[in-house]
Parts: sequence; C-alpha cells; structure tokens
Amino acid sequence: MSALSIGRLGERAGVNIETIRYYERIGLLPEPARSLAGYRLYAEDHLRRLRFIRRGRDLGFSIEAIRTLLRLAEHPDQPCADADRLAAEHLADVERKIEELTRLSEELGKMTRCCADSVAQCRIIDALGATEYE
Amino acid sequence: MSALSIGRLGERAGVNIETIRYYERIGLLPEPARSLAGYRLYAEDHLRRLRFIRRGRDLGFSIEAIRTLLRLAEHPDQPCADADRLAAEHLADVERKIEELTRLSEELGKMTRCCADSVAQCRIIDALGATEYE
DNA sequence: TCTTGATCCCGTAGTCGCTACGGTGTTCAT
DNA sequence: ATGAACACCGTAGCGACTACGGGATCAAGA
Repeated sequence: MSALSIGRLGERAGVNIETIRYYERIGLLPEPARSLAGYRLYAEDHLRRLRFIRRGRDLGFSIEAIRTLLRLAEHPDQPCADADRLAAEHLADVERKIEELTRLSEELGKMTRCCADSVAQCRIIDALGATEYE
Repeated sequence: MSALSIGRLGERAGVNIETIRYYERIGLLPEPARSLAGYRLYAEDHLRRLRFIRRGRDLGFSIEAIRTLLRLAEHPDQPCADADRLAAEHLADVERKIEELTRLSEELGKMTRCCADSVAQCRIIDALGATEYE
C-alpha cells in the first residue's frame, strides 16, 4: 500500500530525483507502475533497492559493481565468493588511492605556506616549473 | 631552433598527443606555428608550459586552477598570495579526500573476508542492505 | 471554484579531463 | 617508389550524474 512518488522516494532514500530517473534509464532500478497521469508510483521494494544502490555508491562501488551485487543479492542461496572478490578488489583500489593522495598531500605540504613576496620566489610556481623529464 | 612536432613534444613532456590538442582547444596551451603542410611546430617555451601543466595535473590541480597558476607564473613581480591560497585549498581538498577514503577502507575492511557459505549470510550484501535512513 | 505553487513528465545537453575513432594527407627510411 | 609511422581534423564516447526548458498535473487555500 501507499505508493511513493518519485519525490518521496528520493527523500526517503537520500537520492536526487534526476538520479533516480537516471538509474531507471540505465536499468539499475526497475520501471515502477504509473498513475493515470503517468506519474511514477514506487513500492517498498524500490525503496529497498534504491537504498542498496545509494549505500553501494557511498562506499565507492561503481555502477557496474552495484549491478553485480544486486544480482547476487537476488540469489541468497548461492555462494557469495563473487561479492567477496568485488569488495576485496574495491578495497585494494581504495587503499591504492589513499597512498597516492598521501604522497600528494606531502608534496603539497612542502609547497604551501610559501612566504615569498613575489611569484618570482614562490615555492609553488617553482615546484610546478621544475624540470624532471629530459 | 629545432621545432618539435606534436609527437616529440608529447614524448618530452610525458603527455598524450590527443591531450596536447585538447589543451590547445581549451586555450591552455597557445597555438604553435605550423609547417607548410599544416603540422604543428612547437618551441621550447611550449615544452616548458606543457611540463608545468602536466606537473600541476599530477599534483591533482584542476585545469582551471592550472590556468590561474599559469597566469600567475607569467607575472613574477606580483605577490604570490593567490598561488599560495590555491595550493592550500587544494591541499585541504586532498586531506578531506584521504579522510573520506580512510573511513571507507575501514568499512570495506569490516565487510570483506566474508566466510559465509551463501549470499544469505554474506556480510557484504548485508552491509549494503542495511537500512539507516527512515 | 479558482488560483497558486509545488511536483511531475520528457528529452536533451552539459559537466570534467581526457581518449578513441575514422578517414585522409605527409614525411622519412629503405 | 613504397610502406610504415606520423600528422591532420571533427566528432563521439567514457562515468555518474546534473541541469535546463517547456509543459502537464496535483493539493491546498481563498
């Protein structure tokens, strides 16, 4: 009972309306029923699915990964090795990215708090101009 | 002397040819001279500028930030407060992102190494299905 | 009942920073 | 002279949305 409009659905799942329609277009969220006037009418199932998607996105999974995870979630009797592999790969990605950004912030840290008077002595401009390839 | 073809320029700056033409299109790299046949002929100045751009991108600066930094670099007599602010803001962005990813990797770490037999008991699928908004 | 403002519809285009494609012309070494 | 390698150009694609424009519909108050 009590079908949700797209606006209410978005509110309750924490997802933008345009994004919901986008998920429908790419086949991530199934097409809902429609009112006589053509308005989308969502059921509780859609809400659960959309929350699953949002949570996956929050955790940084790609749309395609989420598509796979949703397929898995629909088959509770099957082994979950695939889900585990997906998550492990994603975790490795995230850890690589953290390392990368950490190196970056160290370099940026060295550059900033430049106390020079003019661009001519500026550490930042200097660092960018540094030649290291030849 | 010794003008560079786009391929040689790309090699020496560590930048893809298509990317160089893209930078030209968006006005980041000035249009070079052309040979009779219409081939681009780059001078040393282009190489310096392109390396500046690449280094900026490596450090994660946006194209627009680099555009500003380039403008600054062209006026060595001016104060470098703007460059300092840009770099500091970027550093803050990077640090925020690191924090975010660290939280993420912790959550993912809890999820992975799931030893369940089936999706029904899978921690990963479970975590995604968890309701927290209402 | 009328009106007003919020909500919804749809299709399309824009965002960022490239990267790829396709078809043609040029250069260079053998 | 031939063939590989390189260059030209314009356009479209990527991922994951987000925004826009112009119209239809709904709910609530006067």
